[in-house]
Amino acid sequence: MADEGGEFVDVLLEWYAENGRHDLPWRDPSASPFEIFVAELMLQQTSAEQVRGVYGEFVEQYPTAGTLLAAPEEDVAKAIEPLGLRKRTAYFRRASAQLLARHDGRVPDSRSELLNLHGVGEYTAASVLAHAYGRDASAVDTNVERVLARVFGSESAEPESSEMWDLSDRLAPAGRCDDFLHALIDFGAAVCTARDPNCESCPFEATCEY
DNA sequence: AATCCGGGGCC
DNA sequence: GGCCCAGGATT
Repeated sequence: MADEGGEFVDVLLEWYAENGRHDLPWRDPSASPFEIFVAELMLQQTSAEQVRGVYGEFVEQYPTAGTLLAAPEEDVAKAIEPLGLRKRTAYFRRASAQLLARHDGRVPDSRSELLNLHGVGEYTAASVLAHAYGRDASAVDTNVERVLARVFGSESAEPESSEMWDLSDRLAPAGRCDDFLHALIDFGAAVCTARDPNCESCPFEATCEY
């Protein structure tokens, strides 16, 4: 099992190197923790291509918590209107206020402090740690959960989310959690899709439980 | 534990 | 017309 898992990681990272979405702006190494934080809030229940359409102008106008909070609320709302979920305007404003009040306007690098920000749950907190600070923090969204459940099979028909978090923790290669998570997400979005998965071009077709 | 949010893309 | 999307807040 552990051996199979190691091979899975190697093949997945190889797939990612060739087929990953390496041009997404919030994955650029120059992206600041706040810019990555902004991307994580935008990506909640929202496709990456949708976010790409508004992200660049948004972080250019609001590169910090201070600039975002100083902007008129209606301007922020209009900037993210194409993303849906209008309550995200409140997420941005309240979280920015909390960043300024508690963390001198900076994005914290601890799980507990991230969780106390409005709009940040277990997934977003772990994702920020992995992508903004290079931590080995596995973050399992519905996309990753589906991929792992299919490839490794799930004992129960309705797999416990905690099982997938543990599995992801075990699989994540030390020091490369950042790439590993992006690879899982891209693979889930391009090949192991929710409906009508592209199994014929899947490198795990031979051993996949699905 | 269940419900709600939301515009856009794709059946 | 229904389902899905880098989930989380609310009840």
